[in-house]
Amino acid sequence: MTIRLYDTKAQALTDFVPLVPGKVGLYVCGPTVQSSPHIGHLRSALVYDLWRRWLGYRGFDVTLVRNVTDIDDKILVNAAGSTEQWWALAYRYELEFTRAYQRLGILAPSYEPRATASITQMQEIIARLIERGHAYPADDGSGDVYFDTASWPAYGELTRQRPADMVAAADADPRGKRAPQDFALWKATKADEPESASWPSPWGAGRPGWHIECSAMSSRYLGAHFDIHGGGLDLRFPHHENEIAQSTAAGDAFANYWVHNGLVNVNGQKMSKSLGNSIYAAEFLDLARPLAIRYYLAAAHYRSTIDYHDGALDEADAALERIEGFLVRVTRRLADTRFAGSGAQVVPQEFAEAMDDDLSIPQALAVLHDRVRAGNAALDGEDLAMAAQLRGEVSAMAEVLGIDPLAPEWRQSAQAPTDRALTALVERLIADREQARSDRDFVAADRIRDELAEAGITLEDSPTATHWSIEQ
RNA sequence: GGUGGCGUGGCCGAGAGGCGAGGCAGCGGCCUGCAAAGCCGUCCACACGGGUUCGAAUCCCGUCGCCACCUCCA
Repeated sequence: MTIRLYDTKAQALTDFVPLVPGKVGLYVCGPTVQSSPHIGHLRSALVYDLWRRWLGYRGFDVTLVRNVTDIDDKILVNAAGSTEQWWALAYRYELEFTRAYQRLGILAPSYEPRATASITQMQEIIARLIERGHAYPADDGSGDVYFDTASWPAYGELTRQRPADMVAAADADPRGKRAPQDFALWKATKADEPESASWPSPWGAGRPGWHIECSAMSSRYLGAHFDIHGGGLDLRFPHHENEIAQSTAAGDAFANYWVHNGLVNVNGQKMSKSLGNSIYAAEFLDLARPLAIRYYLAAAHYRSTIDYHDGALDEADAALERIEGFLVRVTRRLADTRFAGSGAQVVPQEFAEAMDDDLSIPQALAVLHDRVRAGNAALDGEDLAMAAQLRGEVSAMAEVLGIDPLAPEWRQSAQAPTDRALTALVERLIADREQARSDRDFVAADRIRDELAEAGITLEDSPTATHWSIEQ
């Protein structure tokens, strides 16, 4: 078994070889908590959740670190006009992210470090860079410290760009930079900035530039040389390019593989604040049941762009209902038989091969749906041994993708008093309908079914019983 | 100007030289009192023009269209 992944730096599918056999260190760029999470943030976190689950299924001991950047220009700007402290604002948004991740069934990372807790480690890297001649305190005496791109010939290696070919940013403020491509490692505190956002340093009081926090936190928690670095495609440049430059120039081997997830567009357009088409996690998660949303976001290959449009979630929900329908049906049929137990929970070989091949979830889902169809056919043919085996396979596949509708995290509680009351009433109506049917009074029987349908409750007759479910 | 990606059936979405991915929707059949669910069948697609090849959605050349990044981005 070899897991292959698409390494952005090599621009090729590569065999994954861990630095330490059996272990994987995975660092993912988490959000800058400056505003509410949107669909793109959800997808990104989900992609690495899926990588992590699959690597774990394959027996690796995975350490997943996903940072929270809780100090940044935008956080200070967004808090500046209000009575809310910047750190309270950052924390408020961080909680929104956590809530959204939880609703989507994204497992908590091994650790979620905050940038503000690693200022010392950042300064240590900056000091090393200055010492090695790859960074300089600004020539204008401002107290800023910049990375010296001209001193690092490899600069641009990740995105294959040469600094000379780059278009200089129109609004770039050159300040004390020696070259427009140089980027800030440390930003001196300005007069109008809160003291709570200022840390002492050898170069004067200030705060970290964007990029350095990821270099510091990845090496702090995963080591100077670790396996995989992930993040959104939009982070390749400048963020990841700068990370790789500052870490390697400081002498760290840094990430062995770079993985980037595709972005989410809305009706063919990039989400942006100026277009006003951003879909925020909180509203998105109310458009369908979160499990269907997880299925939707996971179903496309992780590197492809997802173009969200109205109706997409209905299709995802329908696909999911096939899986769910089979699992419910097979569990019901096998109850009180010698196959009642969960049995072997092993994914089929083809599924594993698809997942090993750069997490090819679309192909893996094809295998899953094939097994669902075969499982239903086995039930139709009363081949219970086969049905039991297929249930094990389907539930193992669904489990590793985090989309098993019967798993505790998705299962709706039937414990609430309203649920108990509903169950009693529906079962009473089903009994009435059974009586009508056995009296061959189909008008009365159908009226009961229609009334229940009106209330969003679907009935399914089987030879032995009538089952009901609430339309999602 | 530089870097990278994309164009597949009514829709979503894989594949990457030959044996029709899968899902959704539709249609026909089986099952059912009728349904629902399920099963079986059906719907034989790869932007366009050339080329290579016994064979091209896949490789090559060209054309058209779309998108992303080039210091705010997941």
